[in-house]
Amino acid sequence: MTYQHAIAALADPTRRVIIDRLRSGPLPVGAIADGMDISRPAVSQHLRVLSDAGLLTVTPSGNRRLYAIAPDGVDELRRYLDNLWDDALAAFARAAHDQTKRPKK
Amino acid sequence: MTYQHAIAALADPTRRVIIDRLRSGPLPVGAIADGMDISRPAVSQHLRVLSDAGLLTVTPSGNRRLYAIAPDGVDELRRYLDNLWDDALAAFARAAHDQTKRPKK
DNA sequence: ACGAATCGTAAGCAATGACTTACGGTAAGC
DNA sequence: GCTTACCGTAAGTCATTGCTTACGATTCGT
Repeated sequence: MTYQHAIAALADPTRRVIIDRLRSGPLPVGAIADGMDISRPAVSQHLRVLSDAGLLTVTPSGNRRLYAIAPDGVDELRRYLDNLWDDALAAFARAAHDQTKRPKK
Repeated sequence: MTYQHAIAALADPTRRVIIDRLRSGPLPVGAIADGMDISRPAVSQHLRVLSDAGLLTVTPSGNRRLYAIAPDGVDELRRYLDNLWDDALAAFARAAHDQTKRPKK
């Protein structure tokens, strides 16, 4: 139901880069920001957006905070697109069928 | 490879409404804009974005232009999320495993 | 206990984007 | 042919947002 926030969060290229860096496992903020061409606070703000969207989980570990991809958040988006995919295919097939039945005009 | 444009296009709520209206089949611009609280040119601009993103196909039919959901465009996004989903699950499982092996810290 | 490291938040600014009104262009109907 | 319907594009305005610098809070190391 909150897939709207998730898709809005993933719309930003910088946030997708962050997600890509977390594909292999959890990382602290510093490690994520390291090598990126924006400041660390900017990364923090992106992490906030991704967390609020349910795409990331945060686990404080002493001094640092470990961010990891939340499978559940990704799954919501996946389901939305699967539904859209099904409807699109059905509509496409129906349109193609109507095309052949009522040929012209 | 162009899934970036697709996800950016679907990030807008108004454009998702448009997509929803096309779930049952192709529609002309007027029918899409009818009942929405924005002007018809605004809808046209959204349709442009969605088409450029590969999410819609346009077929001129006499006076009007029929817009329909393009299954291929949706599929690209679907694949991206499926990949992300796989990696997220693998990373999650590995993190859980490390958690039990090297307990505290 | 003190300094350094890690990180989030606030304030301010520039750029992106979504909407409106106005206009032009093509097809359909009488 | 002339009017009407349908649609895209241009120009301008206003809100959103992504970035930076500055600051404060918490934790680790010595």
